[in-house]
Amino acid sequence: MATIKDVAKLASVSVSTASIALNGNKNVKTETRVRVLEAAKKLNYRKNGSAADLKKSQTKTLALIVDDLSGPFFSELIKGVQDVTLSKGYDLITCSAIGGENSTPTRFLLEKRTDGVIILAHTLKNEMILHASMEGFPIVLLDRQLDSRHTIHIQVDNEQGAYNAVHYLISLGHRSIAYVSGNATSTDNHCRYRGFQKAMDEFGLEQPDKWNISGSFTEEGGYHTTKMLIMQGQLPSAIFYANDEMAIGGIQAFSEKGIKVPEDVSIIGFDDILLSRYTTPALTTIHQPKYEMGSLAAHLIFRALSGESFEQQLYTLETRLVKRSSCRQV
Amino acid sequence: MATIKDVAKLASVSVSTASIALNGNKNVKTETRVRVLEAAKKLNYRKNGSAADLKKSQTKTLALIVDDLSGPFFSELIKGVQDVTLSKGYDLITCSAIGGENSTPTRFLLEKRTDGVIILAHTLKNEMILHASMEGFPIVLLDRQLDSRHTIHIQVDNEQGAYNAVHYLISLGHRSIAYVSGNATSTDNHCRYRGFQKAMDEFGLEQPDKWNISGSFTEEGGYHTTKMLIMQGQLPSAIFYANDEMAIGGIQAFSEKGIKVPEDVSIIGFDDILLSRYTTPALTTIHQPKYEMGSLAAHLIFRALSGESFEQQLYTLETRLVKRSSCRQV
DNA sequence: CTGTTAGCGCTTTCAT
DNA sequence: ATGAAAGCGCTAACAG
Repeated sequence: MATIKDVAKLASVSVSTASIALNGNKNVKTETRVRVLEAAKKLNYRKNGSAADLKKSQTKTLALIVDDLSGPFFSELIKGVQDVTLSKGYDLITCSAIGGENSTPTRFLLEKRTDGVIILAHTLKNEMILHASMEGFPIVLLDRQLDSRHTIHIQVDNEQGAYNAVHYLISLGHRSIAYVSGNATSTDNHCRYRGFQKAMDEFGLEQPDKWNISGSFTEEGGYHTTKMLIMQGQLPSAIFYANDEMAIGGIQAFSEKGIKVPEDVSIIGFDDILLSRYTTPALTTIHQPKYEMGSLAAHLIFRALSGESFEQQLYTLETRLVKRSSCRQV
Repeated sequence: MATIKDVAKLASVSVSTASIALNGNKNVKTETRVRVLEAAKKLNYRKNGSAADLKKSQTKTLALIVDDLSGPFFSELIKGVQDVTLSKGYDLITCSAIGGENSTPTRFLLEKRTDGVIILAHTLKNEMILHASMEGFPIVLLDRQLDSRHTIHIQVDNEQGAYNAVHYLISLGHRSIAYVSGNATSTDNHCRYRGFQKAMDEFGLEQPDKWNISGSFTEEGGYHTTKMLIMQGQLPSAIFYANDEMAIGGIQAFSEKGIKVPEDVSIIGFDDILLSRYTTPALTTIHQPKYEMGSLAAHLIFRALSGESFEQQLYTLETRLVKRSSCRQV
C-alpha cells in the first residue's frame, strides 16, 4: 500500500509538498501538482484517513445512532439530519445501537471518531452517554432526558399530542374511549397516557380498567391487545393507540373479526408513520415532526461545534393532528 | 483531553503498560491494571480511535453504502448485513451515497477507514469504485456489474422474475398486458423488460407501443404514467409495473378515476417492499430476497477478509412470486 | 513555492 | 511484569 512518502519520492518532491498538492491547496506550482497527482495515480495511492484525523483532530463527521435502522421513524429523521449535515460539508454515518455494550456506537461515542453525535436510542445506557459527554463533544439526545450539562435535548410534546387526540375524539362525540398502551416502561408511553387522562378528566369521562390495556409498541402488540379487547365483549366507541404500529395491528385484528373501522369503532394512532397513509381506512393520527427533529438536532450540533454555549438545553417540538379516515362522528 | 500518556503518568507506569492494561491484555499484574483503570477514570480518558487504527491497520468495521437510507429497500437489506456483521464482532456503519463525488462514501471507499464495503448505490460512479478496488480490500456490489478482479457481485435474477410475473398474468387469462417501465437507464429496468418481452413473445402476445410507457422508479412516476395510460382511452387488462413503488402510485391513480383494481385492471409489481402488503388491494408482486442479499454480502466480505480468493465472482439470487389481491382471473 | 522538522496518540517489539 | 523506543501516515508550522 503506497503512502504519501512513496508518492513524494516518485514525484521528486518533499512529503509536505505532496500533501499540499494532494489536498488541493493553492500554494503549489501547477506543474508540481500535476507531477504529484500523476505519481499518486501511478502508485494507486490512497490517503489513510485515520492518520489525517489523528493529525487534524477533527473528523468532519457526525454520527447518528438509532435503535433500529429499519424502524419507521428512522427514515424521516435521517432526512432532516442529512440535509443539514450535507449542507455544512460534513459526513454523516449512521449506526444501530443493538448489539449491547461494546458495539459500534461505543466507538463513536467514546473514541473520538466523529465530531458530534445524535442519539435516538433507548437501548444505549445512560451511563455510557454520561461517560461520553464532555465539553466540546456535542451530543444531542432525542426523546430522552439526561442530567448532564454537556448534552442537548429535543423532545416532542407527547402529552399535549395525546391530549389533542383524545380531545378530537371527544369533539366527534365519543364518550367511551380506550387507551391501548405501549411498553409500560417507556417515557413516551407515560406522557401519552398522561395526556389521555388529562383530556378524559377534563370532560369528566371514565375509563374502565378493562379498556386500559398494555402491549408493546409493535404491530403485533397492537394486534394481540385488540384481540383481547374484542374478547372482553363490549367495545368502546373509540380507541387511542399509543402509536401507529399498534393501531395498524389493531385494524388488522378488527378486520379479521368483521368489525368495521370507523363504522363500528373509531381509532386514532400516534406518530404518523409513512404506512399510516396506506392502511384501510387511512389512519387518523398525531403527527410527530420527525424531519424537523433531525434537522434541528443537526443544527444544534453545528452551533455547539462553533463554540456556542446553550442556556437552553431542552427543545420541545409540537405535534399536529392529522385527520384521515379512521374516526367517525357519532 | 487526556491521552494515554497522562494516564500512564498518573498511574506511574509506562505508556506501554498503560496500553496493555487498558486493552484488557492478560500480561499485567492485577494491581497495576486497577491502578491504570482508576487513573483513566479519574482523567476521563477516552482512547483516540484514529490513532489506534493507524497503528493497527485494521478497523474491524464494515461500511454499507446505499443511495437512500430511507428507501424501502434499505431496511430489509441492512438486517441481513447487520446480523452477520454483529456475529463476527465487527462494527457496521452505513452511509448514503447522495452528495456526489467528494462526500461520505468516498472516505470509506478510498481512505481505508473500514475493512470492507458493501455497495447498493447507483449514483456512485464506476470510476470511483474501480479506483477503490484492490487486493485485500473486499468490495461487494449489489445489483451492479463492474469489470474488476477485485470486486464481488451479487445480483437478483430480474429477468426471470419479470418473466414469472408475466407468465402468471398470462396463466390468469390476461392477454393485453402493459409494461410500465422505470428509469430507462437502469439495468434493473432493462432486465425486467427483457423478461417481460420474453414471456410475451413466448405466448405470441403483442404489446402496442402505447402500452409501453416509462417513468421513474417512484410512486409519483407510477402515478403519472398511469394517468397517461388512462387518458389514452382503452386500458390493458393487466399491467406490470417495474417496481412496487410505481405500482402503488398506479393504484392511487386508478382509484382517483374510479377504476377498480383488480376488477377492471390487474396489476403486479416487483420488489415486495413492506408497503405492498398494506395497499388496497394488497399488491401481488415479485419478491426480492433482500435480507438474503445482505447476509450473503456480509458473508462474502468475511470470507474475502480471511484470505479466501474467489473463483466465482457473481452470485445470482432467485426471486419469488407473491400472490396477493391485485390480480384477477379473467 | 518548496523542504525540513516535529509531532498527533497509540501499539508493539525488544530489552530488562 | 514492565519500560524504552520506534514508528504507523499524515499535516502544519517554520524557514528558506
